[in-house]
Amino acid sequence: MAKQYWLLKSEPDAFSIDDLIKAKQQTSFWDGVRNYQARNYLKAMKVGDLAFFYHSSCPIPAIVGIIEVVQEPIPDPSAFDPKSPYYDPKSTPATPRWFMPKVKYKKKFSSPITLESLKNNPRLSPASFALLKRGNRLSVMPVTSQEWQAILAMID
DNA sequence: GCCAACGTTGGC
DNA sequence: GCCAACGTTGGC
Repeated sequence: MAKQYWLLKSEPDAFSIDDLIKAKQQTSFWDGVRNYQARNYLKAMKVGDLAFFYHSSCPIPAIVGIIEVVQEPIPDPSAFDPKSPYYDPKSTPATPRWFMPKVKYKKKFSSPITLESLKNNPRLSPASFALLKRGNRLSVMPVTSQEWQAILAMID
């Protein structure tokens, strides 16, 4: 299977790319995803896949860097913890419902690729790129290699 | 199994 | 803070 590309959203107030840079070994489990479609994408991730790190719900929504999948998804223990905001009583250790891959920091762009500039890129179509779809709420989405290259080409 | 109400996401 | 989008819940 060829390497695949993804986009992972995070609210920088909760977990930013700088938090990942500061993390031990610059790696972190990508936990807390509680949406089935996003979960299914997570489970499709393979070691070596690359993903854009996207900051959402912040003053300037933007792709801020690149991360790499370094461990395939394992059950997300935050779903088992009644004190966690991500607690889901329907997910148990015996029948886990939610999963998390481990990701590693790869690169931070010197200037972020803003959502505005992504919208203005004629090589990216809202029809194919979920991030640009109106009302999009998906926090994990696939990126085609064409889109990946088109976005990388926006770095000056 | 339908669907209205409700809650959450996320850009603006 | 507003509001559109849309996923989830729960009554029937």
